Amino acid sequence: MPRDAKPITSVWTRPHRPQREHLTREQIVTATIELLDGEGVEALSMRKLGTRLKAGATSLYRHVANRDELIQLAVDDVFGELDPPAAATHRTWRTAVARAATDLRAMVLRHPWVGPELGQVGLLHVGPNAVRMTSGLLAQFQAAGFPAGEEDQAAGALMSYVVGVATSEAAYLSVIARSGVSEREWLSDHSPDVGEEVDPRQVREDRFAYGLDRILDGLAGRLTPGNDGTSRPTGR
Amino acid sequence: MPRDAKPITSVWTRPHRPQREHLTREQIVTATIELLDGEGVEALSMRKLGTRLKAGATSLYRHVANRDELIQLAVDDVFGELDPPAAATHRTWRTAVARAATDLRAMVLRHPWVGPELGQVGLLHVGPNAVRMTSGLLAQFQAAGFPAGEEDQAAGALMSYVVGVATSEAAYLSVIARSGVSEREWLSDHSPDVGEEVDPRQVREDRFAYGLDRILDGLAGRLTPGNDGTSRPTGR
DNA sequence: CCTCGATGCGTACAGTGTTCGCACCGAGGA
DNA sequence: TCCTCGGTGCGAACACTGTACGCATCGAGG
Repeated sequence: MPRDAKPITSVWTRPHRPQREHLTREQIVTATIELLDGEGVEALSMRKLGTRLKAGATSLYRHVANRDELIQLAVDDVFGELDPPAAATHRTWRTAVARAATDLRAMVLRHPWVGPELGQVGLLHVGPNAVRMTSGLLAQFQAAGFPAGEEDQAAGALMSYVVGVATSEAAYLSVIARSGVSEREWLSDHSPDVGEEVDPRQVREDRFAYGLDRILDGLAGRLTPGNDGTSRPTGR
Repeated sequence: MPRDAKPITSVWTRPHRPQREHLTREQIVTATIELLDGEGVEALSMRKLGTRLKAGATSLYRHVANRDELIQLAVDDVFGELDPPAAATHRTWRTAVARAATDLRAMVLRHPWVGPELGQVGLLHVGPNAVRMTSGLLAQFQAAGFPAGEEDQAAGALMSYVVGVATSEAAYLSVIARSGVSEREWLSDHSPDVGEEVDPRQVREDRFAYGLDRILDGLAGRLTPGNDGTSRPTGR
C-alpha cells in the first residue's frame, strides 16, 4: 500500500454510489432511439447517451459492442413497432400488403434516421423484428398465388419501393425541420409556383399511394386470372 | 516575360515550394470520389484527402465549405456519369425509361456510398446533374401520354424503386466485400440452401428487372389504351 | 465472512472537423 | 522597378469523438 494520497477522506466525500441501478441493453436501446429521433444520427455520441442515462460513457460498452452495433439494435427495435400482417388469404392479400406498406412508411417517417441506416447495412440481415416483418409480407404473396419463385421478388420489389420513397421523404422532412419553418412555408419559399390551397402532407401521401397502387397493379398482373384485384381500367 | 532569377538567396535554400500547383474544386471532388469508392464514407477524412492531394488538410477549406458540402458535390458529380435519356416519344418511352433505370442502378452500385447519402439529403435538391437526370426522366413520362399531373408521380415512383433496390444491393455487396470473400462463397456460408449453379450476379439483375417490369406494367396501365406496352420484358 | 465474476467508470490515446493567423505567391498599379 | 493586396496554402490549436484498459465496487454463492 503506497502512500500515494490521502488514505480515505470523510464519508461524505466518498464516491457515493447511491443506488446501483444496473444498465440494461433495453434501456440503452430505447434511450438511443429517443436521442436519434430528437437530434439525428450524427448527434448520437456515447458520452451524450451516457449522461442521458446517468451513466458513464464507457459503461455502455458492457452491454453493447460498439456504436455501430448499437445503431443496428435501434434499427431492429423500431421494426418491432410494426405488427405483422394478418392471416394471409388469396382474397385479402392486396389490402393486407398495402396496409403493411403504409405502416412501414409511417415508421420510417417517425424515425428519419432509419432510412439511411438501412441503406448502409442492407435490408436482409438486420434482426429478428425485421425478419418477422419481411416473412409476414412473403406469406401474403405466397397466399396470393404468385407463380413459384416469384413471391420473393415481388416482396423485395415492394419493400424497395416503400423504403425508397419513405427514406427520401424523411430526408426532405428533416431538412425542413432543421431549417425551423413549417412545410408549407418552406414550399412557398423554395418553389412559389405551388398553390396555397394544397395540403403538402396530403400530397405526399397521395404520391406514395399512387406508386404503391402502380406496383400492386403490376404485381397483380402476374396472378392467374381470377385471383387478381387489378384496378386496371383496360379489361383486355 | 519575368525572369525567375530572383536575387533573394540561392535556389537551394528557397522555401522549397517546388511547383505551386493550385488546388481545384474539381480535383478535390474527383479525389473525394476515389477515396469514397475505395474505402467508404466513414474512411473519408479531410486529412487523408489532403495527403492524397499532396496538400494540407485545411487547404481544402479554401475551395469547399465543409465535409458535408464536399460529399454533396461528390454525389452530384457521379450523377454526371449518367447521360440523359434520348428524345422522348410515346412509342419508345418504356425502353428509354428502363434503360435510364438500369443505368442509375449501375451507377449506385459503382459508388456504394451514394445510396445512404441520398437518403440523408433527399432526392430533389442535390445538384444540377441530378436535376438534369430527373427532368429527362420526366420528359419521357410526359411524352408517353400520362394523364395530366401524373407524370411527376410516375417518375417519382420509379426513381424511388430504383434507388431503393440499388441502395440495399450496394450495402449487401459492401458487407460482402469488407468480409473479403467472393459473393458465392459468402452465400454458401450464410445460406447453404442456394444451389451452386446459379450466378448470384444474374440473380440480382433478374430481381431488379422483375420489379422494374412490374412497376412499368402498373404505370402502363394508366395510359390510354393503345399506347401501352404492357408486360414487355426489358431483359437482355 | 470470503471469494469471484459481473458491472460501472476515470483515464488515456489516437483520431476527427474546423478556426485562426501567419507566410507566401502573383498580378496590377505607381 | 518596387510595392501593395487579394487569394491561397498550411501549421497549430480546440473541442469532440469512439473505444481499450485497469481499477473500484457490487451482489450472490459457498
